[in-house]
Amino acid sequence: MPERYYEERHFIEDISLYFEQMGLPRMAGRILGVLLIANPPEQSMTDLCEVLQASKSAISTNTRLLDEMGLIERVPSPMPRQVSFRFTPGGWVVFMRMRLRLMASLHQIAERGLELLKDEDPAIQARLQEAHDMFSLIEQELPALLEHIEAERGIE
Amino acid sequence: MPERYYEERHFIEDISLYFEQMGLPRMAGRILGVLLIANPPEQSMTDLCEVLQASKSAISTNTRLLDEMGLIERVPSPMPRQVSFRFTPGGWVVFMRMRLRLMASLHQIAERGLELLKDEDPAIQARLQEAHDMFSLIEQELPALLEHIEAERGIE
DNA sequence: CTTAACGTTCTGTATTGACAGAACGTTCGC
DNA sequence: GCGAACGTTCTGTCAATACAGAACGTTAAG
Repeated sequence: MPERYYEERHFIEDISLYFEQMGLPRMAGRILGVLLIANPPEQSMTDLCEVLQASKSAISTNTRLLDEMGLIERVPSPMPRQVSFRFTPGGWVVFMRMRLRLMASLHQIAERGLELLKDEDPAIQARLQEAHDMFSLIEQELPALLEHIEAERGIE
Repeated sequence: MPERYYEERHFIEDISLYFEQMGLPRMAGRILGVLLIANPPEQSMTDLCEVLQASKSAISTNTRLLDEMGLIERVPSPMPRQVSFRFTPGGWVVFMRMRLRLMASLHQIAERGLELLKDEDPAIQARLQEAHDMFSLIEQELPALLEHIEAERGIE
């Protein structure tokens, strides 16, 4: 009874939906899903094509994306002329950093907005001041937060 | 010299691109952009239609979205039979909470993945364990972080 | 050197999503 | 009560995106 198969597919699809929510291509999520539960952790492009029933181009494009995001990395393959991928140890912290940076980028936008309202009443500026202060705070405390997380990771 | 006009448009477009990066509709970003710099802060649907040169349906749909996200709120309008919107004071914290929750929802997915790997070697489980631990930590520390932020906001 | 397999990139296509316009129900003025 | 304006929702259309397939360059085996 290969129920396990369906559970794996379900897991993979969950990650793909998660990626969609984040505004990222679903296929990238699927690849990551496979690389999160695969045994062994290293999987070649051909493997991924087969498991996901997807084209080489889709796999190539999205592995590159995941690689640039730091979530997966290329590792030497036992097979010649083949590239293998695996989930990057510590990759979640990199991902988290990237997403938080993206979120905090509103900081700059708020600053430019405040410039627009510089002659207005402070009560009018409050909305943007709030944004500016909050996202500045995040950017400021980001390193400490991530160090904290990485420390936790190091212990285990 | 209406240079200000172009700067405002640019600001609005920046927010829309920010929204796109977050996987949200650009029009919602534009509406938010207007409500962040408008004077007075309250703007009716008709106003928004005119400023953004957009249809009623687009405005209606996306104001509802922003309302559900807690970023804007409906306020009584001086005009009868008209609804006005304004940026919700403290709305950024609500937004932040929502985005972090979304990000941390990977926590549940990781748990289900770990269930799949329960008979495997711990080294194999490490990838998902890392995800689980990290996003659990975020969920756990989220309230404290947001309280911190809201406290900062209260002072000013 | 030839050939086959691998990976990337380009191009075409299908699907998704965003928006405009139309139709509908609702509320207020007259 | 009648008509007009407002807001929501539905439907159609257009554009953007994701993916498959093809063409290309590259590398290694024979």
